[in-house]
Amino acid sequence: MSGNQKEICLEDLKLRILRMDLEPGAMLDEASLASHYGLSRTPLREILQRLAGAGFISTRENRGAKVASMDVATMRVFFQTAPMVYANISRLAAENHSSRQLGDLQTAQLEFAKSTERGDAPAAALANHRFHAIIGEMAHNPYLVAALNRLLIDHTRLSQTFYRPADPHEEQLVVRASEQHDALISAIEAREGALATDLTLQHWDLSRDRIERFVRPDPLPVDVISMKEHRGAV
Amino acid sequence: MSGNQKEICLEDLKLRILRMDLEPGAMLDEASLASHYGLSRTPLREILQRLAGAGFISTRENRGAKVASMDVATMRVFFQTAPMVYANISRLAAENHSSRQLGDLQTAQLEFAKSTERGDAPAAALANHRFHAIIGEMAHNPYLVAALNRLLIDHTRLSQTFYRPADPHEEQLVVRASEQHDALISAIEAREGALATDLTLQHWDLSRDRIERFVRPDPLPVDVISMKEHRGAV
DNA sequence: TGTATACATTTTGTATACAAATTCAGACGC
DNA sequence: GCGTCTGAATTTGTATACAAAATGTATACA
Repeated sequence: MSGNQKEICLEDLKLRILRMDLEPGAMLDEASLASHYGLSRTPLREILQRLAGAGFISTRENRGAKVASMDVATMRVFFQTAPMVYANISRLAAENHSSRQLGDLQTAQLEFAKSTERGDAPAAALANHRFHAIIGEMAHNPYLVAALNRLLIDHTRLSQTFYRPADPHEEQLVVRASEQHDALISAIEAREGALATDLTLQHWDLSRDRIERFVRPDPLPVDVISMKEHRGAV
Repeated sequence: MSGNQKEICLEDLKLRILRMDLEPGAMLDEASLASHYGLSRTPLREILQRLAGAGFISTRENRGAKVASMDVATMRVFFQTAPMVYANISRLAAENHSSRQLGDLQTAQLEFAKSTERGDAPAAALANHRFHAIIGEMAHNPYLVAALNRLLIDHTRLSQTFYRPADPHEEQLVVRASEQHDALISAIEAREGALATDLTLQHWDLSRDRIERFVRPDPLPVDVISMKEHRGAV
């Protein structure tokens, strides 16, 4: 029972970081985390080292651990890097996957679809994360997967930062994303690397557009502004 | 003094793995490592977690740690992935580096040149590793650097596996590699991303050819083979 | 009011002791 | 001979106590 308590703690911390229940840059207190998960500080500190190695947190000597931050510079690099890595991973997944992994992928996509249908955005974000992480596993490329998993951490967090449940347009985009997932599964299953690459780039464009629309929304109507200006001048 | 003993241990273990002083797949004994570095097992185990996170070793629950293995499947993936990552890292380094880092790069290259001149292959391999790791830092891209550093671990180990100091052709190749390093430094300094990409791919071709020549050596003279066949048939 | 310094508190890092798991070796039956 | 069962020996994992470092706070002084 307590044998996998460490694993539970590790996975739960990953989840809390991805959900931004633990915010980017937040300090982590060893003592409280240890007691929360029913561990002593020794195994908890080992977990922190592993989380740091996977890019979830950063640690500084004598200065404690904090959740990986997400500043503007990081975002810029993220947008620059993601499409290349995603596309290559998908191509490799199509070429190298084993059929057993395909079932896991379909399960993850089912979970994504269900989460979106019931409007559970955090669950959808996590299912989406899992979907793309599985594609990473299917690529059988430990080098690129290291890059992918770090990208996915920030992607999942970004998606949730820039999510507006009220926006009706948003729902449309999610439906399209789900359709793209299905198409990508088919391409991987058929081992069509080129198609998988293409679909992944389309999927990326959709995701990027959604975030871009948030950062740069439709400008306010000009005449309203001029009216206000006019009144101010009186 | 004992404050950075942990750091010393971490760096030394990395070096020993890169030099294959600790062979791929070798089991690591916590107790002996701890006593060797004058640490207790607690901090040593934290170091092992960090090494695992960086891809130097792999750990299994209750089963100890072992140096990352290098099987044929891994090598295939390595050759498939390296050029893309290297090329992109070099381009980003040219675009994003700070001038302070350029000095470190030149220092590393000087160390590489000196090591090759005195025929110190292990030192040259490590200096070469450091040279390319610094280019990784200059790229300011934490995602791709994660992939790069894993590639470099295997690249450095592969290079030493497939090294024949006796071969006179080998020396020529090393001289060319050193020249390519110099050219790459200039391209990065001039912030010429396209040129840096190009030079890096040439550098990669050289490295790959050297290893390939080892794996698939010049075929034996045809007549010798046929003679042997003939004799066997008698 | 602002700064510096000494001291108390909190947090991080390490060593040691002990618990749990795995491995090894010899005995036993087939 | 070959597999496998059992218990010792080894190795890994965890908790606790203590040491070291950083942080916070109050006081003295300019």
